[in-house]
Amino acid sequence: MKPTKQKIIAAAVTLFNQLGVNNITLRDIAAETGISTGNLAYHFKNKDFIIEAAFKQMEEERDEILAGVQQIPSFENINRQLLPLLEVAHKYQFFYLDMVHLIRVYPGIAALHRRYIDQSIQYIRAVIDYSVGSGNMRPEHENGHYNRLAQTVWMLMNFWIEKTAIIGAGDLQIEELRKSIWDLVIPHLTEKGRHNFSYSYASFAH
Amino acid sequence: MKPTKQKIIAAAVTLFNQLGVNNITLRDIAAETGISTGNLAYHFKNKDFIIEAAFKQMEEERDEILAGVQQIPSFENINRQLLPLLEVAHKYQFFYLDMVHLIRVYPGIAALHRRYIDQSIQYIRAVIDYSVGSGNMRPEHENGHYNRLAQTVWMLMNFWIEKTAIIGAGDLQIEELRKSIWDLVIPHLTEKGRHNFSYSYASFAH
DNA sequence: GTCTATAGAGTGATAGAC
DNA sequence: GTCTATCACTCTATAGAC
Repeated sequence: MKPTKQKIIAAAVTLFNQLGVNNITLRDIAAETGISTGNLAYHFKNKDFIIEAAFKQMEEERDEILAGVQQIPSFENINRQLLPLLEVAHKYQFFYLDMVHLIRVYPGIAALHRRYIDQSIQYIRAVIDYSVGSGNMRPEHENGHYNRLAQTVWMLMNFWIEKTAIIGAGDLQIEELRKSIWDLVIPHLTEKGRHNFSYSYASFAH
Repeated sequence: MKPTKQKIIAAAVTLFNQLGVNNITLRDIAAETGISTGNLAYHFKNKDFIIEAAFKQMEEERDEILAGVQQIPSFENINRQLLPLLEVAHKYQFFYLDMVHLIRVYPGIAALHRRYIDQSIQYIRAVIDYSVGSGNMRPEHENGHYNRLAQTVWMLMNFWIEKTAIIGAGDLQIEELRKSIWDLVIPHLTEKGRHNFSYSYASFAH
């Protein structure tokens, strides 16, 4: 990608994160990039295209993390991925803070969002299924229970950034998030799972 | 309150819910109310004041529900309150969908929001403590565990409307929410609690 | 209390020179 | 690729008549 285009995206992401997509104008982005509005328009016809480019950049960074470990959806791996994934989410936090607005105003983004969400929930569900298969988690005791569990874990991860913004927390409190997620999983571990869990727990803490 | 003022609030809430606070202008609200923008300005100097009035109205409706039952924070009561509380939240859903934006742009609303959130989490925590005291829930096995549980339950309730909006669900899927919350609580019930739980579960379903 | 009319500040987007 | 200049539009807020 052209370097100016790259700079524009970086400037836009910075400003969007600070004040929200809604409160940033094309002039703001141009000024932050250090170019004129006319030049900005040359590279991106619309605000939409800037947002879309940022979204695709975020997806690439996320996919890199997911590909970086063995593609086994184990506890160990998801535990290892949680921190870098959340860091990427935080780097592009306006997507999480302004998601509803983006869906309302930019229909092109909505489709990308939903695909992303589906992938995330399915991945969490795969981790659960793998853990059941490897004898670390008990089989679900009720139909639909583990689908709800996967969705609840996803909600914690997806809305965590928004939660910290709303309550006015200074930092991301990632350790709190990790504990909250484990709290949901622990009750459904087998004896073996509880043993392996203490390993994962410790390995992540360092 | 003056009837015109009341009508303005109702019109504003309707429009805010449909398109978001950001995408609704004072002109829109005046048109929906059936008055001129000048007249609107006579009743509410700013958009801020309209939002604030709507927020206080929502709080009143919520307090009415919370006062409507015996002020015992038992499972039975919170189970009974869940549906009407969510209906109020849905009636003023823009507060939940645009919360981050409102906090960013209207500092006066932010303080009200945070007080509301604190109250909610503390209330959920009180339900847990009451359930422990009455022998329905086990004492927490780890310091901070039930604080996290209370926060997770709050997150489910607070972000549920936003979740349904983001995934594009047609309805509120309240039954799913109720099940998801119970999933979090069930593992920490005592024998007695599990017995009482089946009663609560059934009583709510009808 | 309600209206019309308009000031004054922004906004996205484009035309055309270099 | 980059710039300046500007159009066409929308917004909030206010002034002043009824």
